[in-house]
Amino acid sequence: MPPLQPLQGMADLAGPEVAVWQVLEARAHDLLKRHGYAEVRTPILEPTDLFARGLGDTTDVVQKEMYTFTDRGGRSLTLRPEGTASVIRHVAARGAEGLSARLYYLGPMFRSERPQAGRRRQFHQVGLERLGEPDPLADAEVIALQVDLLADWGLEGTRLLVNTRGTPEDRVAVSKGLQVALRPLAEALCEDCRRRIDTNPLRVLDCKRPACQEATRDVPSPVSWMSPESRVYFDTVVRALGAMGLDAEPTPRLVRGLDYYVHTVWEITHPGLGAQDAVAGGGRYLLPLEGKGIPGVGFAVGMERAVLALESAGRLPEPPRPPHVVFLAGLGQAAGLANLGLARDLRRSGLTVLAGDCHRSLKSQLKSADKASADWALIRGEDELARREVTLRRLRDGWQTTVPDDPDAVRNALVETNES
RNA sequence: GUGGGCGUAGCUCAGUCGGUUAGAGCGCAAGAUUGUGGCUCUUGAGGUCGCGGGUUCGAAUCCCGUCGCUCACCCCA
Repeated sequence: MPPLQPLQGMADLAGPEVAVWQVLEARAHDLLKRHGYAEVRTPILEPTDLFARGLGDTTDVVQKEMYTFTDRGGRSLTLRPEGTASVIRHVAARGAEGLSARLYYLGPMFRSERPQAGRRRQFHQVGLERLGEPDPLADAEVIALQVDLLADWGLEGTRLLVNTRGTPEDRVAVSKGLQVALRPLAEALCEDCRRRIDTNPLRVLDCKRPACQEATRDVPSPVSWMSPESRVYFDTVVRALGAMGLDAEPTPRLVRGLDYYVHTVWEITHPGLGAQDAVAGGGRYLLPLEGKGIPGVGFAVGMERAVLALESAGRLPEPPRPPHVVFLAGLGQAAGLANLGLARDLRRSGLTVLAGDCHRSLKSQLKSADKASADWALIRGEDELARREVTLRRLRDGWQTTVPDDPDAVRNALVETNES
């Protein structure tokens, strides 16, 4: 049987849903540009190395979630699982000038995971990267921008969770410290957590089992193993957010899966999303490329999740309706032909012009006009053809008149009937 | 990758102690109105009951397999 549906975890986006996405995307373009960010469109396909080195060899994304294949030249290519690495590659290639760039992007990402609510294999993100400026105030500004973007979309009831991962050195210290603190508790922990003590001790603190939460209650916060500088950095971010009126919740358990993050990481959650409740996330990073660490801070917003959250809150945007929609109804081939020309003229003057099937009855064509919520119908049958005119019907109330078959005359008549 | 739930008309779903021709609402089409929409009424089209196999006189219904969807784990947007 031929595959009539997209691949698992991928979907056609069509109908009214597309209109919603277009609204959100348009608002994102507008808002981000007003904040001084410029769009960058990087390839969807990249050398596998870009991600493997950028995100970290041991991350779940790289180890088991990438769509990777070998091309005809024997090179290993990967469908991008996230946007940051490509943007960094882009700016790194243009030297010092690029290193203070503010760029945003928007588009599909691919991860080969099992789909569930709010998780697709092809999903879409709008994200941005602010390079340079290793300053906590930059982190706060980017976080605030992300909050503002979601608010601009109409999303309410979000929570802002923030945490710090410290520096790479801090992370080693935290891991060691946590392992020492957790080992004595191993007996009380679940099987998964006992394994996590070695593989990912931070994760133990985030276990959902009540028994594990209880057992780790007195384990010190990870930040207690970090350097004073890192703690100050994080405090400054939190204070700056507070000064901007944002209620940031320090969340020591918040872990991000990509290796490149340093210092600030955050997530914005929404209760309408189910298990995958993060609608957006981000962090400061030091992305290794060409032997250098490139500093930046960035975020990504999940389009699908944003739409889900808006939907659950009943806050989906209303796509704007074209202000003036004209429907051309024709009876027979000759009328249909004449309508083709009139339609072009009217469209050139900025009107939205739809047309019916001239081989179908007037009744069914008017039905279509109604369904398309057109404002006017222009009717052309044998009578109108003979008299070189068209019948203009105002669909709102059924009032109608005839006008000469001339684009200017029609346009003027439309304006007049609209005002009367 | 692992586990649970679900696959019946274009859509949302009834129908399963196995038993005539598988139903409804919405949508779609035609008509009631010689060339006039929305409301109403009438009529109609549309189904390999996901697919394959098995049990049975007989399967949408029971069994096995498979594909797909969905939710959750892991992890992330």
